Amino acid sequence: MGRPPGFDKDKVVQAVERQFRRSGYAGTSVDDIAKAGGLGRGSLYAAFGDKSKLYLRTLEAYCDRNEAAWAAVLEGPDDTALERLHAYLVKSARFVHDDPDGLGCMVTGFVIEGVDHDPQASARVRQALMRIEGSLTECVQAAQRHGDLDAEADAPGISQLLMAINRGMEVLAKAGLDAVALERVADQAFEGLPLTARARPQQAPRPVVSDAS
Amino acid sequence: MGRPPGFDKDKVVQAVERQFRRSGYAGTSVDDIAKAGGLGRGSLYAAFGDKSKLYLRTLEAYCDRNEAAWAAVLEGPDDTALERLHAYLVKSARFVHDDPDGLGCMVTGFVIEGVDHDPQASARVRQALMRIEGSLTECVQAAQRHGDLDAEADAPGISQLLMAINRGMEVLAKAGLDAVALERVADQAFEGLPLTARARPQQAPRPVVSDAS
DNA sequence: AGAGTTCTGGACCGTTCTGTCAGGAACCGT
DNA sequence: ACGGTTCCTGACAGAACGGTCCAGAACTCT
Repeated sequence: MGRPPGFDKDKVVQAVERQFRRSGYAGTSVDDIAKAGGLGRGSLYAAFGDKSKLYLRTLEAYCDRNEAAWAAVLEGPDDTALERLHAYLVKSARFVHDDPDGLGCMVTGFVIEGVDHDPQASARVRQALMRIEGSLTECVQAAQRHGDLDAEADAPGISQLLMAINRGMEVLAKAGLDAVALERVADQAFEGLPLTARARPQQAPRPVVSDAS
Repeated sequence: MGRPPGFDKDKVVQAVERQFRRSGYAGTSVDDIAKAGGLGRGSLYAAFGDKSKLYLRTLEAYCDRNEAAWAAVLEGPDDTALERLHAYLVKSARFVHDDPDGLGCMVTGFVIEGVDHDPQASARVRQALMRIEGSLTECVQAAQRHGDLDAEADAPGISQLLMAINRGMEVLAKAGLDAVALERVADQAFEGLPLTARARPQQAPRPVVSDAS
């Protein structure tokens, strides 16, 4: 009973997320949020509470999706683990350019902007980073099991390096580095992995076929 | 003649730079700036003009110092070029932790926050990135000349990868990754370089002596 | 010392911000 | 149709914002 809401909460959260990713926390006003979400200030406060609460909510939704997306990229059988690591790098390179407007990763934005309003937000972001790192580590270990990566190599160290490369490519992309250079970076990073002789064809610089997704 | 200024412009710029690095552009108010610089709003506007003008000025000063600092790390004779690349990575890892308060790189902050107020600022940032990349490329080529890096390797690609790793380590550091993990990332990245057999001792995981700076 | 000049700090203005509120519109169940 | 409930819109208050201005302090030169 009563008048039903004229908006879909999840849709609003998603639209607001885009706004936050575009302008950051401090750079986004409540009016911007309301306009992006297509509702009035009153409805917004009634439905989501504070600006920081809404930010936390969008951040959590983003982290959920992001973790799942990377997990989907990285999960799979051992024999294609190395391909998946390559896909991870290629997708990292394309991440920004795939977005129509150049919104960045919300996690990176949170970290660099230094949004300290919420201890919960920091915890959520750390969790997201740890989970992605976990997916990476598993994938690296799978490639090691399959004999594509040196079994002696430091899997967590490689994962963290891959994390760093991902974040770094985003910065370079937002700074204007073009798409082909980014893909070259991705390939270069891939070649820097401790590939076994078995995984590294003699003369071909592209050791693994990349999916054209 | 007349009353001399009670502040040193350069000192103020430096202090304000720290403030911008801490809170970003949108997150820093003119009052914050005045307090950080130790002068009143009137003096501030008289000496520097707009908030965005002052930001541009601090950004330029920061870029100057940053370019010079990296150039100093990377310039030198061919026979120590590989060591210098290692130093670049190690210093990247320590960058954030060396700062007492966790201020980040102003260039990264500018790029991620998406400060679009000034076309000049964007140009300056791009120039800074290109110059650092140039220093890196020269150093890589020096290491190639000396036979420490594979002569067939793609020097610009490696440089851009090293740039990305640098930026990425900053993000991870600000997200809370501890110092030892960061140094492991740096070492991992170094081992990913296309080292020649001559540069890669058989069993030692640390191929080059790192200065303890 | 006094005149002229420059700098300083805080008051001030108009705008924008966050967060609240009330009156009216829209809807459901009966 | 109609009461009860929920939602929406626009207005509102208080604070913070960017930017300006001026009266007085501080200094140099004569």
